[in-house]
Order: sequence, then C-alpha cells, then structure tokens
Amino acid sequence: MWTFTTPGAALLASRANDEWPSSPMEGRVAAADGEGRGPRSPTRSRAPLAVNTRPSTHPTRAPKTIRAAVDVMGGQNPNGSERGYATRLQTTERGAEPRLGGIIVGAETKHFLCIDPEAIPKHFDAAEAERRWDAEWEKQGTYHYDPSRPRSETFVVDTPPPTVSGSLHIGHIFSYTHTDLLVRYKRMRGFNIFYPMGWDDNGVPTERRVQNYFHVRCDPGAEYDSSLRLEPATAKQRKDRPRIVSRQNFIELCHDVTREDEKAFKQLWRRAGLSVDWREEYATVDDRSRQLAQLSFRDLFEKGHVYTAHAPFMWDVDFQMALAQADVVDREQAGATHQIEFGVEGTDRRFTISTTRPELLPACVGVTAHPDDERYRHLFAERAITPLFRVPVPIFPSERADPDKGTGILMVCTFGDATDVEWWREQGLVLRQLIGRNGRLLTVEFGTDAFPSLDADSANRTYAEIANKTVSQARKRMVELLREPAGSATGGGAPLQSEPEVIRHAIKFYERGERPLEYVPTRQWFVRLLDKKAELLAKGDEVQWHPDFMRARFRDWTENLQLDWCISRQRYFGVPIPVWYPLDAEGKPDYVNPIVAEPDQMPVDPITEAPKGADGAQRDRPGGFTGEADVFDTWFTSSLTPQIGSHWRLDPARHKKLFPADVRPQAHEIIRTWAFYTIAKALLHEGSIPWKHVVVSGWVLDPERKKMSKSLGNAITPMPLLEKYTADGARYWSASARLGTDTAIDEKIFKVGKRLATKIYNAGKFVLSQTTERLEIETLHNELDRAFAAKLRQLVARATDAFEELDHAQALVETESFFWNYFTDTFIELAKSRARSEGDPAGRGSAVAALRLGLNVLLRLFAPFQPYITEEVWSWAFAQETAQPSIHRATWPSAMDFRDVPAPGDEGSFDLATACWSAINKAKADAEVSMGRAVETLTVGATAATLERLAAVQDDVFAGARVREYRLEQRGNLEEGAFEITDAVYAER
RNA sequence: GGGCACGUAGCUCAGUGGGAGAGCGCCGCCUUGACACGGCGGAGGUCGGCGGUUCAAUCCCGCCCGUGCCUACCA
Repeated sequence: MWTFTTPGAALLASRANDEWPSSPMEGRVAAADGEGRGPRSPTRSRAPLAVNTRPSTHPTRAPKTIRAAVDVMGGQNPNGSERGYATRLQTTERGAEPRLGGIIVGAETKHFLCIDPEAIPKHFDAAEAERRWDAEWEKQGTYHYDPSRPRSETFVVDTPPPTVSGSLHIGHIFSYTHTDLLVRYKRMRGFNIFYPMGWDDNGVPTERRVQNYFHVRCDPGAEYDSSLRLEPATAKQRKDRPRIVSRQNFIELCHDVTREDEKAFKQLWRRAGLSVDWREEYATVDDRSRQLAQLSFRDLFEKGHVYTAHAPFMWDVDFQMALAQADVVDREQAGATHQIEFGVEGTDRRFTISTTRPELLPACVGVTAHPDDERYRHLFAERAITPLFRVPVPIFPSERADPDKGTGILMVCTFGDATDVEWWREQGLVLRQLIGRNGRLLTVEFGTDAFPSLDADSANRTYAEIANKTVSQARKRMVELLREPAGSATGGGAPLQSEPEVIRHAIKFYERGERPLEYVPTRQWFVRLLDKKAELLAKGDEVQWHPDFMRARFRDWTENLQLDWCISRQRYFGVPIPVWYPLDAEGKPDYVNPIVAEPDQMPVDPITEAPKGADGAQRDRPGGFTGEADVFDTWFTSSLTPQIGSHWRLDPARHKKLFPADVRPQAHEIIRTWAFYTIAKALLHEGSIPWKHVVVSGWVLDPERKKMSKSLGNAITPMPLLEKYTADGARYWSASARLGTDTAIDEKIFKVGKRLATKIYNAGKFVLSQTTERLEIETLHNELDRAFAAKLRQLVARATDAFEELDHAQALVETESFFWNYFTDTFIELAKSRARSEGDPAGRGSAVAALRLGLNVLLRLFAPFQPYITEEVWSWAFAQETAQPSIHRATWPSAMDFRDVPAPGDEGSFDLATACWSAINKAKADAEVSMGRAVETLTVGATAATLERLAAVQDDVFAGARVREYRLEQRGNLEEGAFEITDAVYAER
C-alpha cells in the first residue's frame, strides 16, 4: 500500500549520538524501520490517513456538510482522539470546507481531503491567525508536559527567566526563538517536552524601576500603610522629594509593577509562538521559588558551604550594598597618578610614592616596596611619616610591589583596592576606615588610638577640609592641600612632587552602578567556592557547550575566581535570608550561632516572623533574637532554575524526572553568572551537573554593530516588528542566525521570512485544491514524481542532521532553498498540468499524490520555524487525514514518509527536467514574452544521451512550459545535461 | 597583557583542499489558470594583508592589520 501522509512511527535512522538522544526510542529506531512505535503520541499510529469518524461530542456545533463528508470516509481514528474535531470545526468556521479529494487504493482504501481555493482568503491574515492558534494551542494543550511519561522520553529545558523590569527588545525574540526551534523539533521527534517559563523579578532592576515609577524611596523604619495606593508619578511630583514608604509597602509596589511587566513579556512570548507549557510558569519571588531558595540556603548551611563574616568587601556606594565578583565590571576611566613625598621617622630621609587615590592619604596604614629593590631596602625596618597628617606607618617589603610601576614604593590604605585588603590582612595592619557606606569621607579624629598623629591639631584641621565630601570632591581638595609646603613630612616643600599625570585605567564598578566600588568592612554571607575550583571546572567540562568554544568562557572565569560568593544584599525586594541571630544580655547579636529557619517554615521573612518556638515579643530584645534584614543576591535564586522547575525538595519523584535538565539556553555574557552559579549550586547540593547541554545564543547588534541594550539606547521594541512582519517572519530572522553568532538586526530578513510564509500559504492552497475526485491512486507512477520524492527524502535527512547538530540555521536554509527551488518554482510548475489532466488518470493521481507528499513533508520541516502558517495550512486537510490536529505534535519527517515511494529510474531526471525547463524560460525571457505564453513550436538541442534521459520527463517539461509542438535535435557540441532552445515560435496572446 | 570569535558581492550572511555561493538591493523583462505579499532572466567579488605547506589555498600553518567579546592588570 502506498500512502502520502505518513507521520509514521519509525524515525529516520540518524547518526549515533551518545549524549544527544535523537529520539525517545533511540536504539530501536534503526533496527525497526517501519515498525517502531512511538510512545503515546497520537500521531504514532499506523493509520496515517485515517479521518476522525467518531460521532461528535459536540453535535450541536458540527456543520452538516462536514458530518456528511466524514460519514462517507472510511478509516479509523487510531487513538480515539477528539482533538481532530476541534480543528475541523475551526477550519470549517472559516469557510475552507474540506471535501473528498480522491481515493487511495491499496491494502486499505482511504480518502484524502481537499479544499475549495475560493473559500480560502486571498491574503493570509497573520495577526488574526496568531491570536486564533495561540488560543487553540492553549485549548488543546498542545504544549503540555505529560508527567506520566518516563524520563527517557522527556526533553527538559531549563528556561532563562528574563528580568521583567528590563526593557523588552528584539534580542529577547532572537534568543528565545532559538530555544523554541529546538524544542519544537524535539517535540516532533516524539519527546515529551518540559518547557517552563519563569520571570526574574527580584533585585535591583525592579527596585530601581519602582523608585522611578512611583517616585518613592524605601525606609525600613517607616510605618506600613495598608491603604497605600499609588499612581505613577507625574513629572511635577518627580521634582519634589521622593515619597517615603515602608519596607512592606515598597515590596508590595514591586509586586504590583512586576505583575504588569510579566504580562507584557508573556504576551510577547505567546505572540512569538514560544511553545511553552504555561502551566509551568513561575517567578523568582513567588512562594515556591522563595521556599526553594531558602531550602537551598539551609542545605548549604548544614553542609558547611556558607558562612558569615565581617570584612572589607566590595561595596557600591550608591546602592549601598555588597557585591559579588560576578557583579563587578571594569571600566576604563580617566585618572591621574600623584607623586607624594613621605618622610622617614627620626631621620631626614625621604621617598616619593605614586598613587591614583591621594584622598586616601589619611587612611594610609603602611608603605611597601619590593624586598629586592635597592632604592628602598634600607627603609624596611623604619616607619614612614605621612605628609599632612604626620602619621607614622610601618614600611614593609612585599613581593607584590612592582619596582617598575610608579616609583616602586607605594602607600597601603584601608582601602584603595583589593591588594590593600590583602596587605592589611597579611601584615596585620590597623584599620583606618575612611570611606563610609554612602561614599562620603567619615568624620575621624586624629590624635586618637585609631588615628595617631605627630601633629594632631594640624591633622584635624587638614582633615576638616575633606571630611564628609564625596571621594571625588575629597580628591580634588586633597591635591590642593598637597601643593602647600606646610604639609610636608620632611620640610622639603610641597608634598606633591610634580603635577598629577593624567592616565586612563580600569576601575571596578558595580555593573549597574555609576560610581567606582569601595572596599567597606561590613557583615555579609558567603558561599564557599574558592576551595571547589577543581570540582567546578570538572563539572563545566562535563557539560556540553554549543558552540564548544563557549566552554572557554566558563573555564577562564572559574580559574580566575578570586573571592567566595557574597550572597547577601542590602535590599528589600528579594528572597529573605532565613536567619535570626540570638541577642545576648546586652542586646548584641551572636553571629556565630545563627538560627536558620526550619524547612516547614519556609518561605519565611525573619523580619516579620519569629524563629520556630520563639516568642515574637522577644524580637530585638536583650536575650531575644533579631531577624536578618538582608535578602539574597538575585543569582542565589536564579541559579536554582533547574530545581525550581523540578520542584527539588518539594517533590522528589518529579525532581528525579526533571533534573538534571537536557538543555540550558542562554546568552554568552552571563556565563560568568547564571551558568556559573547554576553549576555551582548543582555541585554543592547534589554533586551533579544541572544540565547536559548549554546552548548559547549570540547578541543582536544594531546596524552599527553595537550590542543592543537599553543602556545604549539602541534597543528596538519587538512588538511592532512582529506586527509588521508577523511572528513567523520574526522567527525566520531569529532562526537565520547560528548559535553563538552575533547578528546585526536587518529588517530585510524579517521581510524574507514573511514572504516565505506567504509562499507556503499559496503553495498550500494550490496543492490542497488539486483533486482526483473519484480516480484511484495506487502509487507514484511517474518518473518526475519519483525523482522529486527522492530529492525530498534527501532533504529530510539533511534537515534532520542539521537539527541534531543544533544547527537550526542550516536546517532552515536547506528546507527553504528546497521549498523554493525544487518545490514551488519547479516541481509544482512541472506537475501542475498533469495534476489537472483528464486523459491520464494514473499520471494525474501520481502528480496530486506527489504534490501532497511534498507539501506535507515540507510543512512539517518548516513547522519549528513558522509555527503559525504551517499550522494554518496543516489544518486545511492534513490535520484530519492524520488525526493529528496540530502539526506541532505531528511526527518529524523521516524515511517512513517515503517507505512506499518507488525509486526513480534515473536519480538525475528531476534536475534534467529543471534544466530543460529553465532553458525554455530563458528563451522566453530573451524574447520578452511571459512565462505563461504558449509556444507553438520549438527545437530542443542536447546530446543524444541527454535527450534519451529526458524522455522519461519531457511530457511534464513541455506541458509545464506550454509547448504545443517540439522537435528534439542531437547536438554533440553541448555538454551532457545542457539544453539549447532554438526556433521558438510563440503563440499569439 | 592573555584568550576566543569574526573579516567572502552595495547590505545581511552561508560555504568548501580542486568549478566562488544565497537572499535582499540593483538592471531588464513578464500581469501565467497557488501566489505581483508573484515569476523569469541578468550584472556584480584580487574570499582583510603578507608569507609558508601543497600538484593545487578563500579553506591548512605562521605573522600582521581591523572588529567584537571574555579575562587580567589597575602605584
């Protein structure tokens, strides 16, 4: 028996690929071609042409015409699904009424359906179709995860939760489409897809957005106002001081705003056709995420992986919070080196240090030079005297001092940079903290134990000049002070030895910050990572990176890690650190013995809730407890996305089925954060990798080839592009880019994608309107049809290979070029006239069958790329024929689709037909007549061998070219396969 | 400073040890019974530069130039 639409069970035998299962039934596939049965997918039945004949469960909605048609048709619905019916209704309601198109005879007699082209709108209304199919997919549960199926048949995606407070831009569509392409392919390969979607809403971006939106500031000491309702601030209001709101009010405002932001994202995702299972939606501040983040903390605490410490650490003076190494970026800034003369205690010796931070002179706690530096060796036992403040400080040798930098000798301050912190620790230097948490110079008094001075009065007078100033103001004033000879530590004139020399150098900033970081001693929580570099590197190597060179990003970052992970943030909107500290009799917190919340208490807010068994009245009372006010670093929660999806610790059976995930898509700039922390968490919690594959998308660049981002102001909003070029068009643009490759945005590509959808629409309309009525089809009789099918079969193999290698762009190029070059431009044109011929029933049946085979297979190959148009055309007839209401759950094309198609007599006959046809077209173009113009007569010249091979397909060629009479002429001077058209006489118009 | 990626037609990008490609744009023609949201035909490139390996290099190797990113330094 021959069939033309066969979402068969057996899959194309693809290359062995150990780590990347090609199919849920891998291993059985190759052996059981034609016999393998897919798991539970309704399409995996052996009744490919069946039409739903079950009595409708919605008889009142069933149009009579359809019911009549259905009653006529034989066959069975293989799985009793009623879904097919919904689609049929849909189609019918829109006026494209399917009707019997012909009969296929064989072991079983089947019918196929065709459409009335007049009933299909001339132009495809994409916006309408996008809304309609989105609703339909939701209704049908097309993208639902089936928890009853085993892990081996499941494909798990760890979705990136976008920061909803960030601006939506076209880059979102780009990278999320890449994921969706893979997901849709895997779904059609029979996998049970787990594709959740989360929103990352906690953290600084949301707080900042809320502050601006309502023009408010949070004051944790303020009273909660349960009736507070705020409107977005007006321009006038913004000129006033921000309104102060309580912590709880502030958090509520954050929730309000993120709820709205999530809606916008979700709307865009749905419009773009992401095949997410929306039942698996989560937010990183929702109850489950908070609970899991807190459970994560407790697990790490119990395992000894977290600790709290009071120490100088990187601090953003604007946000006033501590930072992790991953939050910090270098920025090139203008600076200046200042040469400042120091004295040596009890001598008249002197030396000159070089510094870019003269304002820290009052915080100088030591001086150091390289131990082998002949210029300074003799000073190492001495104490230096600082200028202006006359503070004696130790001079010590250090290998870290570079004799070639600056003057070779430098001052150590508390704290100018990370090296200062290290010297301070190693040498046991005193602490003279100068920079406050708000970035201004603290008030200090010289002549005290903490700030000794040989001339306290003068020091205090001088310091008064810079106290309370910001760092940059203080620096400016300090330079002026250093120009005055009175401040000299040696009596040798102005301490500043020369004019500051302007340089450009890299300064550490918080990535969202505007002022340089400072090192400020604070108490923070940390996750121990430095002692686990080797394990982290090993896990990174266990993961497969696509493209592979992205692996190096992870390795570089991990190898260069300098600090443990600081996870506490002095913010309000986030996941609270679930900890209380006992208070001693004097009301001082005991940080050494924190009380960690019990698992069954989580999620918990230690600011409003008490430890288990404690009396809330004991809060902040001597002998009682105090709640930790800090929240977690956003990444502490985001690094759990695989576990949030799998419900780790909440549902162990589910977790076992969904963890580790198969694939993690992400952008390359967050390898150091999201990927790194996620690998770290999986290692610390379970000694596992979090996912098997990381798929890295490139960036979207603006036409100037700059990265598109809100901060650069070059971000393009996606919705207008989706509306202008359709979702399928936008997806086409995304799909054109290979993984890891940055892509300049180019609307021309969107346009091409829209054009492709239009062409699919029109080709579908044409093919499905071809009928054989009551004629019988047995097999592909015709050489051209067989040669076309053979080519199509090769395309299927190539597209499948490309997807298996995660090269969606290649799969698209292959499919698109085949569709255009071999299907619409040639095969349809050549088979067209036979498909309508009255005198050749077998040839006509063969043509119609081959056209439908081509359309059916190509639609499925395009389905991941253009989900809307393919679903639309699929719904016209194939949905019913296959009893598979959605193409997105139909089976990916494979050798099974061709199992009953005979091989052509000559593999090259399709190309030969095309060549001859093109030659005639060229003759017409040269004669400036239309392609549709009939040709009264012409002569075709070719070699004898070529003409002989042409014989099998020449009827289609001349019919397609509308040639009435032709003469074949042997030409020995032409190349094999080449044609020359002469003596063409064109018909009158 | 170290590393990775990239450099091919006006633009956006494929590609391969032996013939230089696609789409868009451009030029000319054609309103054909799926499609003018279309079709046919055509022009257009010293494959960043210089060396090397090879019978043969756009492709492999080295150096250089340019672009982007990661990472480091940051007196």
